[in-house]
Amino acid sequence: MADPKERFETIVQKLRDHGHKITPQRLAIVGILAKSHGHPSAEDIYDLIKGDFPTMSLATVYRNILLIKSFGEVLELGFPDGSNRYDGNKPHPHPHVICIRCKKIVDPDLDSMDIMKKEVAEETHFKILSHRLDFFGICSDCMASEKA
Amino acid sequence: MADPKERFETIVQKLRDHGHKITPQRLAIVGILAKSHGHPSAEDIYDLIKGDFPTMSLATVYRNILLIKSFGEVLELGFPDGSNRYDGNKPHPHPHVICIRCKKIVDPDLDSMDIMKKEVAEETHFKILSHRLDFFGICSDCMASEKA
DNA sequence: TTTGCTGCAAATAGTTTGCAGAGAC
DNA sequence: GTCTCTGCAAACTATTTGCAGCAAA
Repeated sequence: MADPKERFETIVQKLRDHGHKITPQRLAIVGILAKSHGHPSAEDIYDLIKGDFPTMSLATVYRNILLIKSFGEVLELGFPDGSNRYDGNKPHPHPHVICIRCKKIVDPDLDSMDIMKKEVAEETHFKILSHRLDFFGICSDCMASEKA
Repeated sequence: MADPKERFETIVQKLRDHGHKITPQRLAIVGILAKSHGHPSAEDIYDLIKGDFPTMSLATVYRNILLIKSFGEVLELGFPDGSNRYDGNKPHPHPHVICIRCKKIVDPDLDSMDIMKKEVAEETHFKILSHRLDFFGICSDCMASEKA
């Protein structure tokens, strides 16, 4: 996991560079994305901020995520069931391991991706720009509580 | 690519086995899923069938996809932008290579998945049940027309 | 004849957008 | 003071659901 403070500064700097205003709501959203503890959803971010900014609206969360996405500083993980989760801590594509019971998302270390990417490019003649790799399963916690 | 006729029969047989009625609309949907040329969306399927069944409704397409999914005979590919594509020809998880320009979807041959799955299971202590691997890029056709 | 299926229309849920006022610079 | 951002509510889109009539077995 990257240093959240560093990520926070990076994203804020990008906002400035692109001429965007620095509002308290915006900073709060960036702060949460910079750590991205547990890969929050838009609603999660909204809930976390509502305490400090009672007037905060979900629309603002979405607008800011969209903005930060446009600089490539947040990774959007959309799932078939319609749920979206965000990772502003490691904004570049990386594998995820998702528990289908408790929805926990873990980042494994895998190094075979680059080899695979090259293999695919050669076989399909595509210019590969990005990728997405998710594993779905049951985490050890949920397996334990299942047996109980 | 699996033989579409065989896939068609397999799916129809599963429907019978589970006590579902065989309606013309259902057969038309199964027919398209069995080939899954170009990994159609629900709307694509609807459009393809509307010619033969002018009263066909999208709801019926969705209901049947849901039913066939419940036997594991169709693979649903949901994307963050909300689009869903289906593959009833190869219903088990397999990598996809997606052109971000023309939305073409290609199935590459890759054999390193099993090794990866094992690696992830060992590292995270998850029981891995399924996975999803997509590569995004630009196909050779689109690259050619881009240069023109 | 019985039951499940279809077609229609309305409901749903997550996300986006229009607009007027508020706030950053 | 200017111009973007926010908050609210309404709009939007893909999918799901309730219901009455229809059709497969």
